[in-house]
Amino acid sequence: MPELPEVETVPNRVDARVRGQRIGSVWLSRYKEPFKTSRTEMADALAGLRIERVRREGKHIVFDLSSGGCSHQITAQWVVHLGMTGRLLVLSPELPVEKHTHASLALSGGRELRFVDPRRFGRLAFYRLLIAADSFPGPGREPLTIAKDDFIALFRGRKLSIKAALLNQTLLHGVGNIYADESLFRAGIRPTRPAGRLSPARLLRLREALQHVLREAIARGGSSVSDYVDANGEKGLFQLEHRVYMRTGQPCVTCGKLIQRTVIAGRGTHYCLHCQR
DNA sequence: AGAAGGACCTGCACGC
DNA sequence: TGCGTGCAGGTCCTTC
Repeated sequence: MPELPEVETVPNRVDARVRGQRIGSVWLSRYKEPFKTSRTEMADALAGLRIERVRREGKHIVFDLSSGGCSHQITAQWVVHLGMTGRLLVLSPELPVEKHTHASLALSGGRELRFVDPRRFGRLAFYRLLIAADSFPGPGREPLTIAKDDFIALFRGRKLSIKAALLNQTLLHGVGNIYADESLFRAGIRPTRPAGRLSPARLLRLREALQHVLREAIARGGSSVSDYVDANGEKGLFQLEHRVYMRTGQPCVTCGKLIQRTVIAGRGTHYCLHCQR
């Protein structure tokens, strides 16, 4: 499912339904071992903590947790990465447990928070915070707020293609395959161009295009390709605005030439040979 | 050190 | 109908 705009909608809606609630019993499937802690350690540590806030950090969903005292001090974080097919659901415990459910947290409000991930590319992690500065920062810079100069500096001297650079989460976090292709089309940049060879002016156009596409997609509830739905089961609408992504062989909306497909960094890459130079 | 490519999974659409 | 192939919103690890 998820790139920044899809992930953005999830914590907003989950937050509204779980904020202030205490985590009760925790069940975890034999999913892959969580990052840096064991499965049983994570389950034990989560039980009893209060959810103070749920928010997005790159493509990660961060649950800020307190021990439940009056101070509301954040002492731990539960971090969920949805991978390709992960979903977070807040449901009545009576509802049947869906196939590929890997985590289920009982909440004091009476509902259950469930993590479902058929393809198992997602990831769970638990962090204990000794000082607030340890707070989970995400791997790279935030594309929606990065300053112009910082954006240009990210790509300086890099030989890899601009498409691969956009997908690299240690540079910018949150950009995935759809919005990399869509922003490169809107900026008129060929995805194969070496990132370090693009002029500052072209990089600034890319920054504008990327931010525009991401904001637009957030406003439309993300892109629903195949079966993506958010925590409320609602579909996004941004897929209607896709100009190149998954439009191989269809006419370019600008020039009418056929959209091409190639593979960059192992990912399907869609572009217009005529409009992107 | 940076970059490329395979590995990890299930499910679906397609063609034979 | 059924099977094989290729493709899918993402990282992560190994190799060069």
